[in-house]
Amino acid sequence: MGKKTLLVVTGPTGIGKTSLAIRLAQHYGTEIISADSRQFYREMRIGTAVPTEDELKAAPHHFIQHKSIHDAYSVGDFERDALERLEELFQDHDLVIMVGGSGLYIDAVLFGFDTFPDIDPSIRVQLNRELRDKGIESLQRELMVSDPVYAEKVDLQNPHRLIRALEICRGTGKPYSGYLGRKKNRRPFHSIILGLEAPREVVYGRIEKRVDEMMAAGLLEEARDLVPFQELNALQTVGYRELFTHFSGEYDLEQAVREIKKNSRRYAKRQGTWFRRNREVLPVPHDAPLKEVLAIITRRSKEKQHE
RNA sequence: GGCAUCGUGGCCGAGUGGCUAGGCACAGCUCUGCAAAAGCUUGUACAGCGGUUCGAAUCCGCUCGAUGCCU
Repeated sequence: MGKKTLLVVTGPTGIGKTSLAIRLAQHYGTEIISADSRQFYREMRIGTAVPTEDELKAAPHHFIQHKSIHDAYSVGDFERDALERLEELFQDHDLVIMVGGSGLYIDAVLFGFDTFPDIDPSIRVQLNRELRDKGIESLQRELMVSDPVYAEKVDLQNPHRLIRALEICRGTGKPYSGYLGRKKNRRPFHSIILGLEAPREVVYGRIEKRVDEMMAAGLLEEARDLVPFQELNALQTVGYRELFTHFSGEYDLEQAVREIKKNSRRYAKRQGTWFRRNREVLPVPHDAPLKEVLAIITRRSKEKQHE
């Protein structure tokens, strides 16, 4: 018996990952781990295109709506939880499926991050306040002093990246870069990564259609209920933000919907950029018949056994 | 037909003689715990033709087009 296999299904938003993952799970008689950073949250359903009841029944899913938008849940937490769950699932299955479009989350499970000490969350709050009050230059200067190595290679214009590095520096008293590249986590499983692909116009067309369907399904009401929480991290999400702007009176509904579509397209484009850099991804046409997909998997699987 | 106003890159929009505004979109890209986040890069466009000038998107003329008013 060789190593276990993690079969990853990814691709841009709306391309049909959920459906393919379920068909694969049924074929292999296995279960699905969701690597979708927004489907974790139970308060959001329509706008995050959570699998339907029927879909959830068709194959067991993990990490779907298992958290509240009020919980703090990071990629690091997900990495830990997913690995733990995988270990359990591999007891009974030789192959487990992971679906999702969140590149960072998939990478976390596939390759792992370096380990960092837990940092008091108040440090980040403080850093965000300083960003607001003193501007980004202040953060840049601090990073150049506390971690000149990282300051050389980060995007100094990107406040999120600066704050992450600085919270480690402040919280540990040591440079952030000192924690990087220490050990590459070896995973006890093979991974096969399928990247669903379609011509841009097809992806954009599907997004257009899906947003209309979400609106018809009651996204507006779902978002309205979440207005009191609009500042929460989990709600910095395409489909909700634009409607919050609508509720504030800045967009009329038509504009808001147009913005949702636009931002979804831009998100899909960024997903492409992310996955293009992973050379392990096997391109799969979005409309390939299951038989063809299985053939791609089998071929890859054989190559893997020889590695 | 007459009079008036206007015509700037895919869209919006500043600029009334000289150092290629800017915003948005598109496209490309970055990424080790906020990631459906955050950030970066990229367009010499001035309706057409002719003239004035060392130099015109900016001034003059004609043509075309748009809009408004008048007969």
